[in-house]
Amino acid sequence: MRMTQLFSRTQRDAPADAQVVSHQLLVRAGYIRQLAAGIFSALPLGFRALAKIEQIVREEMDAIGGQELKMPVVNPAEVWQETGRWYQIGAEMARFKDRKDSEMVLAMTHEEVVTDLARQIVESYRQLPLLIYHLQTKWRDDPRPRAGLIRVREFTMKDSYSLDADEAGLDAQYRAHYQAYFNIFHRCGLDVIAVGSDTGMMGGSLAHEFMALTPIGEDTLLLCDGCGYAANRQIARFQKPAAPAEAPLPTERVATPGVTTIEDLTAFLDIPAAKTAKAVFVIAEISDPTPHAQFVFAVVRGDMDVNETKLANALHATELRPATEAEIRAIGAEPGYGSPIGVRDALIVVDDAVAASPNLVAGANAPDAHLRNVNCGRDYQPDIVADIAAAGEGDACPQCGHPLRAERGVEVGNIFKLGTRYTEAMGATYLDHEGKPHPIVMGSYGIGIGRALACVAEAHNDEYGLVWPITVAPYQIHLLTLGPPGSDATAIADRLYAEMTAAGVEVLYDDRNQSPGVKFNDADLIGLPLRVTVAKRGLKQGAVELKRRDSAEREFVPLDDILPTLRARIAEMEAEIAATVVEIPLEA
RNA sequence: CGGGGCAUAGCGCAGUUUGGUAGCGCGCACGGUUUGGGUCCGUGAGGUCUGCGGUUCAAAUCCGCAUGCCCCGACCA
Repeated sequence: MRMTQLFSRTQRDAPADAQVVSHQLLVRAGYIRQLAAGIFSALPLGFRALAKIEQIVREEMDAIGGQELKMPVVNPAEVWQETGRWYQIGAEMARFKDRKDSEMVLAMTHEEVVTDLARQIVESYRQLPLLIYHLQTKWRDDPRPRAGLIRVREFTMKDSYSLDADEAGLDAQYRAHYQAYFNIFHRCGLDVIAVGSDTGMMGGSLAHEFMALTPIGEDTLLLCDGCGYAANRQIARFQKPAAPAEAPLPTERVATPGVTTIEDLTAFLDIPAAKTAKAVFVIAEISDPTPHAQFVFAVVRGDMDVNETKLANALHATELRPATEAEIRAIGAEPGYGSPIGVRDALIVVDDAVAASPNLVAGANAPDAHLRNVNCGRDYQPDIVADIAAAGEGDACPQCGHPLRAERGVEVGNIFKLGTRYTEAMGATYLDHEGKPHPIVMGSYGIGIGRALACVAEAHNDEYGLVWPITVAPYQIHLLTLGPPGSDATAIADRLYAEMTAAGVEVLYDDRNQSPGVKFNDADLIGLPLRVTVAKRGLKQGAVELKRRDSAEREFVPLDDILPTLRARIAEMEAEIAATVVEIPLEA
């Protein structure tokens, strides 16, 4: 492609809106343009880079038996009603009516459609296992798009769905994806880790997220350098410091005027936070058996915090929100002085560490008073005892006790064991060899293509611009002529461009009548892996300059050798990436 | 949804406090110059100042309402 014809332009300044490096560089270098919040166009350069990632995804999916197809973006409401997600999902899913007044949705994922296809096509265990996938536009009306392509509302996702006769089959396909995902991201030059994750709205029994580690990431991950334990903070477990064994003492009321926080309380009574109980009041939306709002009184030890995801999971709640002061008083509690003793119409959820800690200080459900020696089970009966405490940096690894390390990450992919959640709801069954029907066992696996591109850009850049891995770069070669139109240099560059193109090398040719500085700067900004400069300086010796974008070294290559040399360099760079594609075993 | 910020040429910004004919840099067009790191000189095009309403002789500027975008939080496969 000649730059004089490329539908693009570079910019010296990034738009003021762009905060993160990947966003700034992708816009400045002419890869993307924003149309609205979380809605972007990919310009030809960006489109080519996305296509490179998509091709890698296809190859790895095909390698584990995937069959590509395409499912529609617009779905009738019925299938979403069949699985219940029509009712569970809120404003994030776009809904509209067609001209006949039928309810339609823009699919934000495709379990429903897959399941509908499966119940039409799959009849026998002989047809299983199956793996189907597609690359499709998704619309999710995220309340807060941000960071360029990192978090958008419209995006392309690869989603695959495994169909199996049993758990063992699902497990095999899950493991195959686990490795395929590492292959995909490594081939894109992205260093990722897999962490255990919440299953969220997808339901299901096991899930991993593939996280690109970066300080701009929105998820907090807890990692163990001792044993390799890795989990999203949402579900991360940890070893809770044990409470000293003590015989339960009689409860005793103590005046604590103006003491409403754990910090105040520990100072006022001169006790460690681990000897206190912290009350958190939330209203949970619970849909089972019938949708209702439930007041929840959650208790963790004062040295810990509530993890809302864990709490919601313990409750099987679809939504949590903080309770208002009026709601807190309505159950007989007092904000700042809450105690599980004597409250009414509240579901009491107690962290397991609280249940195991004797003689805690809790509120007295009255202003300016606390109770000493509160004991779970003796003084109040919990409705649920579960792990609802949040793990944080420095907490002990649940597996080996080593202190956990916190990192930020961007979720570029995820894999879920769905089981029969959708196939049962929609009646997608197969017949076993005895002719008995069983629901198909399903898995679902996603990769955000644009987000992956942004993460690659975020990880591969320097002060001058992008530095693409050769596997993702929109072109392999940036060819520059430093001569004006009609010069020898340009005539030779024209010839090289034709030869490279004919040889199947992907080349972007800067044939513009611009000064050398402009061309070099744009080449650095656009970030193609190899740069070939045709100019008088080299031509005097019959050579052109060759430079890797990721290195300061330059070499002069005789004109006759440039094509084979380029091929060798491309192979070299591809080999460098290939060396990062390694086996990562799935533990457990 | 809560809190904060911004909106003037393609991009970055000044002008708003104190109302008086809309500016700068980059980019763009044309002419010349230059060709190994954003050359230099000249000429020029480009604006419903986010929108609607109000105050005023007069509004980018003051007031009100709306919209859009960004950031923090809530939210989120």
